[in-house]
Amino acid sequence: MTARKQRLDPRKKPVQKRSKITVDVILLAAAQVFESHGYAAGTTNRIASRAGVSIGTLYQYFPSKEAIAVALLERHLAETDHRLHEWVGHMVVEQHNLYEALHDYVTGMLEMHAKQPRLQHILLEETPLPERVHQALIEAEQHAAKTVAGLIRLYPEVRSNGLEHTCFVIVQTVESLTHRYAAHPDDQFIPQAIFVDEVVKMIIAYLKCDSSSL
Amino acid sequence: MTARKQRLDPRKKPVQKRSKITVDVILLAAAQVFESHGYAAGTTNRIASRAGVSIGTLYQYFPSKEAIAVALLERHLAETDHRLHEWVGHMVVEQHNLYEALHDYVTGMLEMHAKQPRLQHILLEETPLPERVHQALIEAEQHAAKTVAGLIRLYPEVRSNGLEHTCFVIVQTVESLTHRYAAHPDDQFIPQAIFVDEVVKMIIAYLKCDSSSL
DNA sequence: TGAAATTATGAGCAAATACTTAATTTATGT
DNA sequence: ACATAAATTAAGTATTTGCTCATAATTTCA
Repeated sequence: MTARKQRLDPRKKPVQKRSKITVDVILLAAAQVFESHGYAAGTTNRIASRAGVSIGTLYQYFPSKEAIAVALLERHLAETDHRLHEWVGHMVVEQHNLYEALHDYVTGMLEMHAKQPRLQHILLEETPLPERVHQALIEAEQHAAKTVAGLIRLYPEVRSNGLEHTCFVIVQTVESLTHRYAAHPDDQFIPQAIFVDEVVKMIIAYLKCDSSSL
Repeated sequence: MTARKQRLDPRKKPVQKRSKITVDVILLAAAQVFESHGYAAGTTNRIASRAGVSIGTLYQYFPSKEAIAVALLERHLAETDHRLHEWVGHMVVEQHNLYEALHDYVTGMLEMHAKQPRLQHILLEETPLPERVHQALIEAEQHAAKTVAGLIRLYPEVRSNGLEHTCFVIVQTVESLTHRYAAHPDDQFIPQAIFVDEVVKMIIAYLKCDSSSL
C-alpha cells in the first residue's frame, strides 16, 4: 500500500515469446482486477493470481503496482490518439458537412469512453498517478484540440474570430460530456442518439453564433 | 486499509459542547489531511493526530474512515444546494437578462468547484463511496437541472421545443466544465473570465438555435 | 459534594499489502 | 547434448492500516 517506488525500471524486459505473452496476460488480468475491485483493492497478488502467474513473475516485468496502471493507461491513450487520426482520415477522404463531421467526432469519443468506462474511470480518477502521466494527458488533450480546430476551420459557416478559445471549450465539452455519459450508462434518462444529437447541436450553434450576442 | 465496515453508526453522538467542538475539529483535520495526502494515504491516525485528538476519540464519533469522507461530502453537497437556491433568489429579485443570469450561474458553479478543488476531487473520485451517496449525488444533479430549467423557461428568447433534454445537457455541461477547469487551475491556458464568457456564449447559442439547423 | 454520564486516551491487535529473494524450471543456440 | 541465459516460482519480510478496549479524565446535575 505504501509508496515505496524505489525501482523505476523493470528488472527484465521480455525477450522470448513466452514472456511477451506473460506480460500481455498480466495486463489483461490487471484490467479485469482493477475494473472489478478498484485500484486500492486491486492488489498485485490478486492480479498475478488472476493472470495465472506467480507474484514474482509480475514483479519481473513491472517494477511497481503503479507501473501496471501506467502501462494500462498508456495503452488507452494510444488508442484514443489512433481513433482521432482515423477520424481525421475519414473526414479528409469523404466530404462530410459540418453536422456529419461533428456527429462522427462525438460518436467516436462516446464509443471510446464507453468501451471500459469503469476501468477508465479508475485509472484516470481513482489512481494516484505520477506527474509525467498527467502532463501526457494534458498534452494529448491540447493535441486533440489543435487537430479538431484544423478540421473545423475549413467549414465556411464557422465564424473565425476567437476560434482558439472556441475549440478549446469544444474539446473540453465533448471530452467531459462523453466521459460523464459513458461513466454512468444506467442512470441516464436521455437515449444515446438524442444525447449525441443535442451535443452536436450545441456545438454547431456555438460555432456559428455572432460573438456580439449579448 | 481493509473494508471492515462492521459498524454503521457512531458509538456516541456529541451532546456536550466539548464533544461538538471535537467533531468539528476532526472534520477540519480530515479535510486538510485528505487534501494533502489523498484518500488512501490519509490515514485515520494521521487525521486524529492532526486534530490534536486521540485515535480512540475519532472512532467515538465516526464509525469508520469512510464515514468521515461521507460527512465531508455531505457538507459540500449541502453547500452547493444552498448556493443554487441563493442564485435563484437573486434572479427572482433582480431582473437580470439571460446573459447575466447564465453568467452568474456559471460563475457561481466555478467558484463552488474552485473552493477546494483537490479535496473535492479526492472525495468524489478517489474515494470508494457507498451506493447511497452516489444516489444522492445523482438526485442533487437532477434537482439542479429542474431548478435551472424553471428559471430559463421564463426568458422569451429561449426556444421551447425539447427544453427538457436541452437543460439536461446544459447542467451536465456546466457541471463538467467548471469541475474540470477548477480541478486543474494551473495548466489552463485560458483566463477564467474568458472561459466563463465562452461557456455562457455557447449555452445561449444553444438555447436560441433553431432545431432544424442541420 | 459526589456519583453518574459523558468524553478522551493510546498501546496494541489482526489483517492486509507491496515487494524481495533464493531456488527451480524452461528455452536457446551451438 | 550441453552450457548459458531467460523465465517462473512461492514462501517470506517489513511495514502499514483501520480499529478496539480497558482505563482515566472531565462534565453534569441531584
